[in-house]
Amino acid sequence: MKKYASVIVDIALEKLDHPFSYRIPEELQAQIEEGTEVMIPFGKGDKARSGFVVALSDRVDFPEEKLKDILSVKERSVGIESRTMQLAIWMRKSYGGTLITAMRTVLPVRKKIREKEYRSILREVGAERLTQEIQHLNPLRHAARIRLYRALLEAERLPESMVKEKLQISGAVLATAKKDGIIRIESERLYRAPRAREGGRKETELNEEQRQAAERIRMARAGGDRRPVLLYGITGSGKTEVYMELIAGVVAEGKQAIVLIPEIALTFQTLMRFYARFGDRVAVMHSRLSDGERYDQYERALKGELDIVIGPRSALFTPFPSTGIIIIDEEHEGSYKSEKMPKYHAREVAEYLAERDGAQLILGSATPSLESWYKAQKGEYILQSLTARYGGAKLPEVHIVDMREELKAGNRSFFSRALLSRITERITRGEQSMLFINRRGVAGFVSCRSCGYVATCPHCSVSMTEHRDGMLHCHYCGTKLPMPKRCPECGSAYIAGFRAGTERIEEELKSRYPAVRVLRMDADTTKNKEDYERILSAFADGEADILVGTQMIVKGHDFPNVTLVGALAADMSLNASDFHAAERSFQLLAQAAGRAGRGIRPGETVIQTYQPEHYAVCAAAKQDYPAFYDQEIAFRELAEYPPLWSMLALQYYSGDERACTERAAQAAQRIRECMEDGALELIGPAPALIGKLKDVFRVGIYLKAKEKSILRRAAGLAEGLQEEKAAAGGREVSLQLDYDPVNTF
DNA sequence: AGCACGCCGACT
DNA sequence: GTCGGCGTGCTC
Repeated sequence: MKKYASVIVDIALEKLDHPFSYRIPEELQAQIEEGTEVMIPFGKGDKARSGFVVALSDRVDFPEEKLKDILSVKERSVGIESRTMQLAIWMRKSYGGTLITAMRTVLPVRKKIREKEYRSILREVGAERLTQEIQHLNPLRHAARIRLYRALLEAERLPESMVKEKLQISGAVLATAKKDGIIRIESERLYRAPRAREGGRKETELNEEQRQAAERIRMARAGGDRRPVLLYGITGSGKTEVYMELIAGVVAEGKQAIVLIPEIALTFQTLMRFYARFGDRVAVMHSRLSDGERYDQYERALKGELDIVIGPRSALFTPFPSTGIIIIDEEHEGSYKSEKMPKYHAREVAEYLAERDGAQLILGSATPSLESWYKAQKGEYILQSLTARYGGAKLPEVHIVDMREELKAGNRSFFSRALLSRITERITRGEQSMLFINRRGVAGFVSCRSCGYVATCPHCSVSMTEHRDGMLHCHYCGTKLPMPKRCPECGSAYIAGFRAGTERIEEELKSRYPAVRVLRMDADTTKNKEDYERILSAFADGEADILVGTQMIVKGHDFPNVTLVGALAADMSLNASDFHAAERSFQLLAQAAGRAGRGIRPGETVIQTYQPEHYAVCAAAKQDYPAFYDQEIAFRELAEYPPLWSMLALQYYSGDERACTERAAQAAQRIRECMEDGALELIGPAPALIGKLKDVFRVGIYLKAKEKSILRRAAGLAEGLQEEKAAAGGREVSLQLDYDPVNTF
């Protein structure tokens, strides 16, 4: 039984951010755990206040004699605070870490900022009365008050922030002025966030297939089927219309909707459609909002002034009074997984919230995640499909080009002859082309350019990467192999780390077509969000003939004049050293193929690859998700990867390499000792893909098990070890838990 | 947020 | 001196 508790006094008030320690009286010990709401004496007057226990411990770094006792345990309340607290407790249980970090994730806004910005000082008396007051006051004695009154003669209403900062007036002065009845302080809700003008309330036109899909989804809910719905709609089938139809229904019942989108900038058009239909009852959350703006939306949601929130994964935490539907658009996207602790997945949190609030959960995608399709197959999700392209547009014609043949024919450039001739064609016809190369998560996999052989780890079925030490490394298990001089399959000397950048592609295009206007979009040219919009709109306006970029050009945005899409090196993403490689490649290629021919003119897609027979490439060319799934799930089953197995990455970080490696090794040993044989599989410890980042060393352990609960127990062991070491003063190594990791560590 | 503490000019 | 306004910092 722990003797002390860390208590957060008022969770809405971030000023009281840091927890206070209290003694737990003997008689309350049985009732108190993390998350319990308690009454505590606080401040000089020992005023009783309510607070939440965020941690329990046996030691405190605070003079023991100054500690006070917890007064009592509050009975389970149902207010928004306790619901939020429950969510934080669930997050902490599911993803590890501390309750405080979980709370910061769930409660992202600081009330303090809002109050500063929003409260205004109002003059309660006439100008004459105020002039009198100023004359009565002694200029030496009441300098602050005179400053305030003078300012109030100029303007009847002043923002509190301005008064406090510019006029240097403290809360104490305001309190006296208020007591004397001279001013009034008003918390005016002047929302700064961009609000849409009242929309046209346009009804959406649904085609027959969309109408039926919406109807079935609605019927499922009406009939008491609480399962999430996977809305599988091929690219361009118009999932957004279905979402809007469902939302309209929910809103009509007086309930609210949360819509998650991967990246706000990518779906500007979609956003405008929401505004057009739902007007100012829609709020948009995005990363550019200030804390104050975010808080506004939070409060508007709380007060029932909003019906719909659209935003990235954090929009899930919008405190609606009664959420009726949660929609996750492009549910396969990696951005739904948090990269910070707690490393939660929006899909899982959404399932929890939908269950808690009795809301319907809709997952939409043209290329669903393996997890979701697997659940749909098992009947855990309802599957609803859209198979026709909206507006009768045709799917593009897809050509797969075998780059090994190009090499044989003496073509060593990035561009195949088939692609070049098509680019030339577009230029003469005045149509646009998009060329993309995927580089993310690909740090020089090694392949043979004659036969397409790729060096893979004999233990992990993932690509190995070429390191500076001239060896091939597997970052999952740490296996090292010598770099082959010749291809082990065909003996060719053309085996090397594969590298190509957008910049070099741009150069080569310019030398081949000197008169052609090329736009480049990658991490270098899009340092901020505005660049992103600028490049895309320039391209949409026809200011360039060819857009070259990384995978970021593939998502969102319809360009009616684009009739050619080229994937320059499909293999790049195919061979990322991560078991998601095939899935991500399929998604990328299928989305890319769906990009061309969105307008009246039919489109073409060229996929260049060294592995033309790879199932991800073939299935993407045909836009055949089920075919891809069948192959991929077999691989996952064989290699014991998610969704059939659960995975957990224990990621150790430290400035001290020795301490980092040592701690990881100790954790691995403890897990091996304490878990029964065969319950889980432990891989590593091994240095991360980028073993050292900004002088922080990173070592990972991968755990695989059939059941997530087994992994949670192992995580508990690792976290226990962390606590023991921290108590002994070893704080230099930190641990992060990543369940079903999607980002390469 | 609320409250105490210490600083500083002004007034008896 | 000491009174009272004012700013600052702490609350386990």
